[in-house]
Amino acid sequence: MADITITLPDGNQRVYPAGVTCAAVAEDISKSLAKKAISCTINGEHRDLSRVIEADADVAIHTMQDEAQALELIRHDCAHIMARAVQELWPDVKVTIGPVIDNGFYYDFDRQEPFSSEDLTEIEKKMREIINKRDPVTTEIWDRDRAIKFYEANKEPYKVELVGMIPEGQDIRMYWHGHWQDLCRGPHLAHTGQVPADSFKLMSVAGAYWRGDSNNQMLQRIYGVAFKNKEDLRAYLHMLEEAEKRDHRKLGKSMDLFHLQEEAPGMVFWHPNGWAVYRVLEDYMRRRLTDADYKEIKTPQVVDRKLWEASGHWDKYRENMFITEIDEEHANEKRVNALKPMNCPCHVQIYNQGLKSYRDLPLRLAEFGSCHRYESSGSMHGLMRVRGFTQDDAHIFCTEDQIETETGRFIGLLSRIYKDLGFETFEIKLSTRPEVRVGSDEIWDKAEAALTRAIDNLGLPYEVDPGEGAFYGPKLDFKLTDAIGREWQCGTFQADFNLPERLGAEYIGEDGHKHRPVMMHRAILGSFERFLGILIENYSGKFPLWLAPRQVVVASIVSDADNYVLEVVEKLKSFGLRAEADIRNEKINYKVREHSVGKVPVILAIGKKEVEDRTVSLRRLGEKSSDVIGLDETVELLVKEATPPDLR
RNA sequence: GCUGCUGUAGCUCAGAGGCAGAGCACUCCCUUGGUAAGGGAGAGGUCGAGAGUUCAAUUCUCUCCAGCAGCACCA
Repeated sequence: MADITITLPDGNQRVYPAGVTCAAVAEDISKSLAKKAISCTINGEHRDLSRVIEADADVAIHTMQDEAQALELIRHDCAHIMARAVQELWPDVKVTIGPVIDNGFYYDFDRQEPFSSEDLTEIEKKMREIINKRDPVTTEIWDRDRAIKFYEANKEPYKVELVGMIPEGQDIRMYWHGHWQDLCRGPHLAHTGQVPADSFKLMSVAGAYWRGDSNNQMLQRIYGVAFKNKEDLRAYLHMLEEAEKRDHRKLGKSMDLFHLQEEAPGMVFWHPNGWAVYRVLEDYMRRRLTDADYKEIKTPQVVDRKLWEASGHWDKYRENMFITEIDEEHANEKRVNALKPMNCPCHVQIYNQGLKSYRDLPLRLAEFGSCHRYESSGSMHGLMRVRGFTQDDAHIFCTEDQIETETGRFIGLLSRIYKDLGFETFEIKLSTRPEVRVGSDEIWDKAEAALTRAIDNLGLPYEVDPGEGAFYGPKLDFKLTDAIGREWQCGTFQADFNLPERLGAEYIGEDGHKHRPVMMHRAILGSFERFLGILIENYSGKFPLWLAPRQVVVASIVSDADNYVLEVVEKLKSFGLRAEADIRNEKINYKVREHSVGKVPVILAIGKKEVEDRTVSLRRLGEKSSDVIGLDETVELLVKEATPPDLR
């Protein structure tokens, strides 16, 4: 048999007969490595130790020290061990698939009765038994017919389907965890005992469609998390608790920002505190847009179906629209209206008033556009996905030649705004022409190139998502990263060659002839509701002073200070600060606690001394100490800090 | 929309086929207290909505509504 050369990560080369296994290579390198080895990487592919190497290759042997590989194996084996546990407990359950996901794994089962939380405890117990058996994990490659017959005999219809889906020429790899068998591409640990028995936890059961298709059978998915050791698991569970604390739905309640109720699902009732933040954000956005030469407009909420038919929404978007029928007394037929789900058709109506010249372009029409969409019941989530919302929407009517400049200007505006709102970094995704589209290839070439050049000119990195553009034009999506590393797609910048055509928008060019403008749909926050949800979670409710709903509470320590407290509050208010007095008959400890829980950024405590010296004792949220400073100095300090970033 | 779970005081939650419970919040009284809960008393409920079983249902069953987790959806 021919010899092959194996190159190790340190550059060392070793020669072995072709067909050598990775385990043998590890054994050859050192006994201790062989003992610790869990898997290997062959030419960049993560594989089992039992994998044979047939030709020259780059090989790395992994141990539990290799975080990424170790976690992948632990989680993947956990999924299999869970499936085995389930089938040992309930042999008639059918197995399907069970991949590794962030922090853990899941496995989808077909079972008549739902899994209960007691069942999960049972399964966990059984999993630990399996781990303690230290059953070897083995693998074989089978041919298709044999695998199909095997699964038919075992009454595993989903596995039969999966085998059928494996492309011709690809190995059909069968795994055994002890006596239990599964179809899998691997890799796996060498035996079940390598999975740490104390570092995994089954988290929840939920429905999931077979192969992700809502036309298919619904299966039961059990989610689990798994780590290298107990400490990591504990840290993860702790992190979950912390994330729960910043949930905007919880903070919305405790900070008295907004509520939702049964009679208006998906529609927000903004309370005074929440609306204060909303307005600060809206005012800020309005100033930024004005600075950037946008013209603000306002268009109707309820619009006749004729316009939606013309725009194409009646055809493609009707399921998501709130539709109203009005019986007019003498009308021949019912008048059918829809609440606008988008602002664009209305904006074109404003554009279409009066003949436009190329000299009017680019025309940037902005609206804080209140929209309604009938979102499916299961998709709503606090402020993040609602049925009634307001977009920071705008449409830029321009020529094809202006797309590049407008893109650059837009990204400049967007990054300025994200930065002001506390988000330093964002990612850009460029989605290019899909199969089905409108507009000539020439226009698409031009538009895609213009978007690309604009990002390049700014020196920003971006990702291309080929074929993911809208049917009406290419687009840029902007994703920001919050304080705990989650990504949110907020901004969007989309070229549209379709709507101007459908709704008959035109302008007179330099040549004296009529032309079609391009319409750029764009948003920076997305919707105010969702963005406020993101802001609440990003800051954990601890807003910077300019955004905080309640900025300052002035609290008396003794009732003799009440008059001075009221005076201080009036003074702060006269400078535009959102200040309140707390002269309740309570101890200062009580007041400090209550306002800290309410996330008020600044508490000014006032006792006898402060009254005499005309000072305040300033305490910031989360800090233990306080500073005694003069009243005028305090006002100056707070006013400066509460000034929105664009006015500083 | 689908699967599962949940719905009890303003909030967080306990409870049980037979008079509805706690803590916090609220009101009143005492207390004037120096930076995360001072003490006492009181008030507060159609147990999500409707139907059924039962001598009796907030509790059991069914339907609906809403919320939560996930899936699907997000031209």
